[in-house]
Amino acid sequence: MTRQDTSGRRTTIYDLARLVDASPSAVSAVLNGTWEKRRISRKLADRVLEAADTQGYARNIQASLLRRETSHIVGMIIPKYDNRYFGAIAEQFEARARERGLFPVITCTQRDPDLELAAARELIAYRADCLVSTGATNPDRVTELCAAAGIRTVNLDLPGSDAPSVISDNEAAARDLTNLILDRGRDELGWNGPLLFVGGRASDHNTGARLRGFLEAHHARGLAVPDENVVTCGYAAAKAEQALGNLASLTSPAIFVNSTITLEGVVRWLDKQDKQYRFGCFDWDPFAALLKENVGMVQQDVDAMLDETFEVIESDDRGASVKRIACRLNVLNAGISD
Amino acid sequence: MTRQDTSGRRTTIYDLARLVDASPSAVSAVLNGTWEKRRISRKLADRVLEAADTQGYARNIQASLLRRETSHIVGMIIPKYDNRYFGAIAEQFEARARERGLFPVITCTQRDPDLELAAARELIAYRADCLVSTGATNPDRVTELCAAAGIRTVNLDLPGSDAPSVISDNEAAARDLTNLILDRGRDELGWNGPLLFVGGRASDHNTGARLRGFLEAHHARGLAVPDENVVTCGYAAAKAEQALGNLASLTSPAIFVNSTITLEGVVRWLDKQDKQYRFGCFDWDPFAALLKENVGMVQQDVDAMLDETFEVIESDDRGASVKRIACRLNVLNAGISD
DNA sequence: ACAACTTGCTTCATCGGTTGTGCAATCGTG
DNA sequence: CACGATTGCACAACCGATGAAGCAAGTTGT
Repeated sequence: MTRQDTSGRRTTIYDLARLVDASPSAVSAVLNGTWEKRRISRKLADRVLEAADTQGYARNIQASLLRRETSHIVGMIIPKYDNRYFGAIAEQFEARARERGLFPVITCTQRDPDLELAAARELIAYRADCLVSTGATNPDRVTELCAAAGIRTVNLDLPGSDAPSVISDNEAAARDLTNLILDRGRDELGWNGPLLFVGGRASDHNTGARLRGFLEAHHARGLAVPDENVVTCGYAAAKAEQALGNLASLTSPAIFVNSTITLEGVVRWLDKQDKQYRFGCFDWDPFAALLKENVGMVQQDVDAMLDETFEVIESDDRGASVKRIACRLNVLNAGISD
Repeated sequence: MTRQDTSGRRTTIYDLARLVDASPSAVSAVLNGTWEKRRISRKLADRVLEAADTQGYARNIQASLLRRETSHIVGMIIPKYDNRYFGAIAEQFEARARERGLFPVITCTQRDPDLELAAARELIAYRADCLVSTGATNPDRVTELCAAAGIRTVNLDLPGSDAPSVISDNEAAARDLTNLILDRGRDELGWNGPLLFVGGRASDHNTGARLRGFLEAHHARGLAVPDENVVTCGYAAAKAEQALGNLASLTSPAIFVNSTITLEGVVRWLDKQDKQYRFGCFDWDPFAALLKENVGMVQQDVDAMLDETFEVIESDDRGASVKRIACRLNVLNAGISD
């Protein structure tokens, strides 16, 4: 590979055309694979390809996309990369996009509604073919922006009302997790009372669905859940630690934790108490799974969610359908007691 | 916001020009902020801006970039998103790029050398202004590709020999961590012997540097480290679990673990043994920090690394300089004994 | 009243590919 | 050998935004 001679300027199809003594359009056809259809001889094609190789030619996508109708760019906005769930979503999204010959662009919006819209606008400017908005605080606003630009959107993790959504079946999984914690609390601590629910915001769709599952499981056992047992103090670890500190006493030694972020604060606080406890968590983390007091973690099925997401993208579904994906409940530390 | 009427086609400056009865270049000047310099009246500017707003105009970046010299795109290739370290790097990179008005594009390459090169080629095609290659298996090959296209590169986390690199001071941090584990092993287990080193590949630059620090700390205490105490079995958790299983016996109850991924396997294996043990880990994870046997974790200074990275990008440094960033050693569970 | 500026625009070429259309040369057929 | 068909390519019009150059109308100075 020799560096190009015309220093500064990058090699273009016009340079290659001059080199192999052909027209730019022939070069273009060879380089984008349409040369057989356009009846370019194999001889010329070979010459072009060799010249492109030795010159280190790289197609100017800007120019290419400007002329073509579709960009093959698929955008994703995602709140954070800092936990396994969103990390896995980002990775799987990329892998699936690449498999399909698409160019994935992922933007992390820090749970900031303004950043979400700015990111969406930017992806529109890049003429993305579609946009997946993951855990967006205001998915409908994003959909509105995109619709105006003719870009289809899919809501992932958090549903919207103007575009198809793919979400976990939070309610069912929360019901199962609640039952597991109740059973293990009874068997391992002799505690039959209602659980404590910690983390999330009550206004948040997913927290709402999980809370419903949590309450259903209690009702099915004839257990009432007092209001003070539901501590929706936000997701942040510090908030949870503080909120627990504000409780007069630990009303329940068995706890339903709404996310791994929250769990960090919960465990820090519990460790300072001098009581036995058990918890389960709605989210998966391999190290959290190693904690002895952890009876189970809900693992959302990221593979299935992204398969479904791309299926929706490739379908004509433009309505506000909601696909609910079942979660996996990992039962932990069974048969261990202290 | 009314959806555009000319269904299908997106609004262009030509549409706006017709609407406000002006020329496309005037509209362009208004929309890219150069209108005062180009002596467009405020009256016309306001009319253009209003039309752009009601039409939901979004500039076609492809066309814009094609004409301009610089893309303001900064690329990053990164191996994985699935641990806190790389997750934090991706987030911080995005935040800093945005602060500077740049457009970050991050690509996850799954530690696959071919994918790395493909991703670099793609970013070259998008005319990125620069490329940060993080933890690349072959950073010099990426640099070579980029250099041919006139794109500058910076190596992050893993150094290369053809472009500036920003890396952690692995050797010093490994020395400190080794000393901590040796001290705590002595105090808490009464073990004075050499530690076990688990994880990583010996050919890997960072593992090499950490191994050096590990050995220096031992030498300083007059301790010899037998070859079988160094288990560089790769990073994967399953590999580590298997490699430990192959040891005739646990030669040392105090262990230096080379990464959190490896640690998952190590802890799974140790839990099945019926022995007391202690470990320290070169990497940070909040839940791993809660494990009682963990005496300390090295936390790489992602903030400082990315500050330095952008400083290098903005400087004229094109040589193969290497900036080493000090790590933080988090001492854990001190004063607890079982 | 006329030259010299200033103001506020418009015109047009350009960035690098893509693609419909056209045309000369070669081939096949009766 | 004449005629249509096929092969192999070149031409030129785009895609949408940008900015240098230019130009008409209004303003200022003498």
